[in-house]
Amino acid sequence: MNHPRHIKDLLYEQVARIGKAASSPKRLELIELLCQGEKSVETLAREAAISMKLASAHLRELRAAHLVETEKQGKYVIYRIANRDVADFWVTIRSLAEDRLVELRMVIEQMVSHPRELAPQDRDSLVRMARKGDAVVLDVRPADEFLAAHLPFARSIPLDELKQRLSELPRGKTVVAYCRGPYCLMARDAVELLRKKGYDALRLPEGVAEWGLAPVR
Amino acid sequence: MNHPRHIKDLLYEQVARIGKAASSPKRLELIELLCQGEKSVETLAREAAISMKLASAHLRELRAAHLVETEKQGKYVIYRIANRDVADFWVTIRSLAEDRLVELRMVIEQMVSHPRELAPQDRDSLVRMARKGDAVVLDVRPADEFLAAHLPFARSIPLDELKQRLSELPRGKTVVAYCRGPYCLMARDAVELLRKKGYDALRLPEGVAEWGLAPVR
DNA sequence: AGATTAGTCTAACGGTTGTTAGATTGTCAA
DNA sequence: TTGACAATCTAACAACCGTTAGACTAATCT
Repeated sequence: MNHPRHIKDLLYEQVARIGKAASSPKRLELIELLCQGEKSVETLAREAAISMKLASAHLRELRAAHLVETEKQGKYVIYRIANRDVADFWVTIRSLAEDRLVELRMVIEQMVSHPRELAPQDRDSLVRMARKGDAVVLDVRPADEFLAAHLPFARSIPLDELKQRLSELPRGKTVVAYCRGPYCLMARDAVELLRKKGYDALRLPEGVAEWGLAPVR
Repeated sequence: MNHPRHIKDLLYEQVARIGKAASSPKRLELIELLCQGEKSVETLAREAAISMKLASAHLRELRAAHLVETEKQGKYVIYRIANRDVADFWVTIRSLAEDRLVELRMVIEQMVSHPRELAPQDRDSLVRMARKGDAVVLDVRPADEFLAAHLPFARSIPLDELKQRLSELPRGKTVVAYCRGPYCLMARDAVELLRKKGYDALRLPEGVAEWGLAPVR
């Protein structure tokens, strides 16, 4: 053996940089937000409910790990995910966590415990129904995120406009609402509202990241 | 909104537990070792070149994140990976790191810079050749790891026995040597030795974890 | 030009983590 | 019983990290 120990240490150290980037709850939340589309620091801070200073510091870390990229647009600095693989990584680590951590499953259950039911998981059949017009796939995220990427055949009505724009939705058809993913509560609220108004509404707990559609560049 | 912030914080906090577990180089190395097969603390400490106390402390963390499980066998405590998904996670985070971090790619190049060439990547054709006997797939890891899981049609000659057991390898056939994965140097050394002895030898930089064959239970 | 806004950099704090040493538990072997 | 060994627990230190506040830069608006 030559100096293998030293080299090995370097290798694992580098991989650990990715782990470190993923070891903070706020940074994970920022990654998930960026999977919806590029955003300014201000927007990210607001949507993650943290100060801009803290957001800036965390984004700095993420950039050091080359997981996100920046572009200056006038007064604003726009952050985006560096790569589609980053979105896949977020989905992977999250589902590993759900698989391994009982505590996490408990929180999820409690979150959806006032239960609107879940949509059927089966992607192909959902797309088929949407294509034929048998179901309406409804994207309740902010309009710019819909623009950046959305599920096939989805139409966009942001959650805060839903009440006013109910008439755009055909009665008698199943409405499948989705948002940023399983940890986002917008689709849940949308389903609640729709059901109150007499619609047949389901929540799809997946979003663009889970479907492998996260926007890059 | 009810108390969504509080709940969301809990969710990301849980996922971050997995990230934390993956944020230490030593812990990643331990995970990789455990992907080869179950091992005692002592063995893990020796192979990761750390003290038993430190190994124990890191394994404690991994167990707290439910990534590994333990079983007491007499004097020894045997650790194993909790789930095949853990091995997949290790492969995922490592390839994301290789994709994103230039520094990591540089270390890898320098590691293989005295270059024995790499094997053809293509798994199906490798298996086909091995089945027909056109190539010998050689597992140079310790015998117990071969026993726990190995590539299809592989035969086992641990690196430290290779010199004595050269006669077992047929001349004139290509020998494809593999070990624990791309960060392991045993296959590299084996190829070096074999070439000196006149064999046509290649290194396959993948191991059982990369092939989705990591042993569980 | 002056005021405003978005964002970063620096410094500082308290809490957490990696590492080591020392004492302790449990198991096997003489 | 005694000794040896595997492994964990506890305590302690230094290094690191998350968070906040204050000063600073750069672009925009009036």
